[in-house]
Amino acid sequence: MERLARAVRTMQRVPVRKSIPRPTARRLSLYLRELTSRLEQGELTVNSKALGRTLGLTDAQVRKDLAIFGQFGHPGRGYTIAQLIESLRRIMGRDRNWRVCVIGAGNIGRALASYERFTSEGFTIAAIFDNDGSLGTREVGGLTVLPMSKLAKTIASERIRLGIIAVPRESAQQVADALVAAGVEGILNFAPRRIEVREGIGIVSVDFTVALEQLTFQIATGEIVEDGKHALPHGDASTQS
Amino acid sequence: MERLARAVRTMQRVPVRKSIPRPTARRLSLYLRELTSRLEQGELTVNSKALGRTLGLTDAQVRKDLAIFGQFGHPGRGYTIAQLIESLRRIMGRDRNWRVCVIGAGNIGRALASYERFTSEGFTIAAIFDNDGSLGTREVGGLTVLPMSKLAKTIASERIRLGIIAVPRESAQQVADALVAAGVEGILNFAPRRIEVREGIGIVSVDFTVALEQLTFQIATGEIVEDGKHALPHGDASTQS
DNA sequence: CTCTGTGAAAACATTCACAGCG
DNA sequence: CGCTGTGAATGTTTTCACAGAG
Repeated sequence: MERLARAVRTMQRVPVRKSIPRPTARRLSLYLRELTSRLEQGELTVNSKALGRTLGLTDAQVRKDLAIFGQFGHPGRGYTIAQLIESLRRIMGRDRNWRVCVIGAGNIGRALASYERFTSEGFTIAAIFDNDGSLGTREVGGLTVLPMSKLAKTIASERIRLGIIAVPRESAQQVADALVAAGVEGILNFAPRRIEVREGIGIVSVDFTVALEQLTFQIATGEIVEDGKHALPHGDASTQS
Repeated sequence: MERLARAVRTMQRVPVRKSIPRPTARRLSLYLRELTSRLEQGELTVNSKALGRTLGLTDAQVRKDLAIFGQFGHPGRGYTIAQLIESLRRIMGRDRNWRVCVIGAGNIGRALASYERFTSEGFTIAAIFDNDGSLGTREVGGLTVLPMSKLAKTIASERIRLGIIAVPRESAQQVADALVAAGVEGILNFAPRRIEVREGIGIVSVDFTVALEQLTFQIATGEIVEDGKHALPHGDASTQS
């Protein structure tokens, strides 16, 4: 834990042996989001109780999650927000910029390619691809839509590491294969099917229909959600179809 | 179990006392999606092993999940796909059409309002709202963008039961409050913050940045994902910020 | 005092393994 | 046989509760 904590503070490729509990991984993103928001509000410190409350978690949960990576808190005082953000960003691999491409220039692909929060959070959309010349837009958010034939070369030349799949279900797996072959390290999939990737490639899926259906399920069963936990953001790591 | 099974087969408001395990709720959506796809391929039956394999789950897991609602399988034979789909749709509240509205006519809101799969899956986008007159599009997928002032009346007159929030973070909670006040039963939230709703209202959140971050986390930690489970679709019921 | 980090206990979820149905 | 449904065993995650730091 000591070694790990130091590694986290000073390094990049954290050699996490004790695989992080999957639910914790999801929550780390929420902590980071909430902390950033609090820092913007001018808050300097926060304790596990307050952080937990705004996220619908217990204080113990918050402390357990954060303690996995080392000692970030100050007993009697809480956590220094700026410090914790920095640590979390490093842990999540967010301490540097990631170059991303979008495949599919339909409604969803275009919306994602011009999603401003990606940019402000350090994700650069470096290219967008589509094979269908019939799509009105040939330009999206300042990027020219490239044909799929340029995928491999562009991913290499633009040093793209992540791909976002926004193509119809039928071609999604094929696009995923092309992305992996071209060297991306992770895929965010919006097509409504499970994508298979080889060991070592990251995959997260978001299915809008599944999301809506989780809602109708909650309603049909008369709200199963007991505590304050509700549903988490789709498409997370805990997340795949 | 007998009572429940019959209730499921013949009724609507299933009085599920034994709260469904949250992970199971997520997986039910995946079963339904996969089964529908198999039915379209012309398959008539499937067994737990095969279903599990394509979803990255064990056969025991699949059987446990499905057995919660009654006896759907035929020993020695497997499950009749059409039958199972019908049961699952009922359980998920998908056996009838849901009327939905979208708030926010920016890139994301417009993409969601014209997402064809919603329509084909039985979700009708009945209205789209936005307050910003400066947005180019005054019409989206055949719908006129209405001002927020018409929210309450339209939700009532159009019998809208679900709302999709696609507005900036700053106004998301306020929009959620307006939706609940107007009578919606559930909210699918795309704004990057946690939304508070009163007991009894369904909530599912999808945060694209969180989704991408789960990906960078997988990569930064050198793939924590041990089994074949990978990440699930974001925005699911297990899912909230 | 306040509030963290953490073992130990409790709750929850998954896998095993097998009786029993067709 | 083949394959479901399910108790019992195992594994994982959450909660409790408290010693100890500041």
